[in-house]
Amino acid sequence: MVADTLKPKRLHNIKLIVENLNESIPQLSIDCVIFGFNNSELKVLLSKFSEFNLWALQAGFVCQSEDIDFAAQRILEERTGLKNIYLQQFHVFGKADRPTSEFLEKKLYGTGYAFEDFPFLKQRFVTIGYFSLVDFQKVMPASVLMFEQTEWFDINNLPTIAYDHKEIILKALETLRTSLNYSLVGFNLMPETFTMNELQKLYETILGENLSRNNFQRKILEMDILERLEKKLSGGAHKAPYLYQFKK
Amino acid sequence: MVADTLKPKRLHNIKLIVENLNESIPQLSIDCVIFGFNNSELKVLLSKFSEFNLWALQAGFVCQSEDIDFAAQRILEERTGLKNIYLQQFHVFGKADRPTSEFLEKKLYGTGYAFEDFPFLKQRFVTIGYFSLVDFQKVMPASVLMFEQTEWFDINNLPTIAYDHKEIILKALETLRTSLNYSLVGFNLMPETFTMNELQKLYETILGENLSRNNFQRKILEMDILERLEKKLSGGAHKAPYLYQFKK
DNA sequence: TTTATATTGTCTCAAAGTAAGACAATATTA
DNA sequence: TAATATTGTCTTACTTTGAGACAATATAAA
Repeated sequence: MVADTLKPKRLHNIKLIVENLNESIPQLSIDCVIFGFNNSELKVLLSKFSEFNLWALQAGFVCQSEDIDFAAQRILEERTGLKNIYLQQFHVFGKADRPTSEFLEKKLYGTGYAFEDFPFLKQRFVTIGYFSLVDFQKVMPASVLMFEQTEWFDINNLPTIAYDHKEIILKALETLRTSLNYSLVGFNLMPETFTMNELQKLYETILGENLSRNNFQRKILEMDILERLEKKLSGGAHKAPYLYQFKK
Repeated sequence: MVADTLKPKRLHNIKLIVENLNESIPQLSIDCVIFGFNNSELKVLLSKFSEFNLWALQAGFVCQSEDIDFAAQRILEERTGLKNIYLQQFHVFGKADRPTSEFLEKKLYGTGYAFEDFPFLKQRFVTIGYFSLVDFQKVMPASVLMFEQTEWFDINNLPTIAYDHKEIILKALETLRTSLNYSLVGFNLMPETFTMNELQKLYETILGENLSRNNFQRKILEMDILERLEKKLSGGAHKAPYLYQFKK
């Protein structure tokens, strides 16, 4: 099997990775945990390696002349198509025995490149974890680079996860929980308009506990971050709830 | 001027740095903000470069086969002589225009090494910020590596700071403030025994505000983290206060 | 058309927690 | 022996939180 028997796209993708690595800071990567909220479920955006049934976070490298925060923004834009997404650094993962990029070895077979040409791929990477809050409805998962599939997964029902990415997801969730900022989380994860009940479900999902309806409403309204809209949403066999939006 | 006209210690130190860098992850460093508390002041442990009137954080690199957390512990032990210190990763600083290690260029002059031999020193480093809480009384600042002086400085009265280390110190302080854990901070920063007033002053210094005496006492005692000792401290022209220690 | 049902908006009241003042106790100094 | 500064603790008012109650109402069922 030689290079030109491969799907052109696959070869192109691998070239991109390798070139990208060559101009990047060695042994340093960025992993993004992208959160979305839909159907009362907190979701994470994962991608599947073509030949393996393993799902991984959206990842990338830091170019030599690039701020790390900018690198994270760039990676997110590549994966979601969205600009100016809320993004927050939350932890660095740097155990000496972190899994290496050996899966790339298989990917390189028959491309004209050899794994040995890129000894840095065998080395341990230190990775900076970022998490991001996006409006689920605005993200159209796209196939990028060497991934064949990109999908949203319920945080409580994850597939088999590659590397140590499960640990990274759990740490991101823990950070989201313990440093919960009502305004920030709601503003970024909810659609433009929503009912009080939908908002409550978001916080219940993140916190992992039930909140009482009346007290939640009182507390969130006292914060003075919401605007009540005149139009109401009907559809259920009950009094129609008001729609709200975050103040701008 | 040739190598053997230099102070042997200085040459030895530079060799250590260079060897250390050669077996480390390139372009990645660790900076430790070491906090202590004494005389009602929150202090930071800084070191001065021999030829410059610039003070810097305790810094080091990550060896290829070393966990990043372990590297931070090792650096702390080298600087304070203390083991098992409380240590917490708080932020990664990775702007593309971070100041480089050009000061080392001057240090290398006449040692037999040339700056050009170590091109990675000219590159931008991404640094992982850790902060640490230590018992001021147990730390004996020592001269290590290329530093001539290591000293404690009041956080409100810092000297001229090297690189972007001022920004790193401020971010560490902000993290300490916003994620204040009463038990952790007190246990690590206070001496073995202390009065309620001394403890209150610690939290007032960190929070940057005055707290009311009676309510602070009630709140901290309700946490059930302190043990009141029978022996009292006298010395002032007033009722002698109880001594306390943290429960183990 | 009428009745039932589920959910919403809002009120109330008790319980828990917090802020601020008051005052007696006491180790030293004058 | 009296004055002073600070401590230990109590009290009272105020704020926040927890939990239940009930009328209002959009649809579904009868």
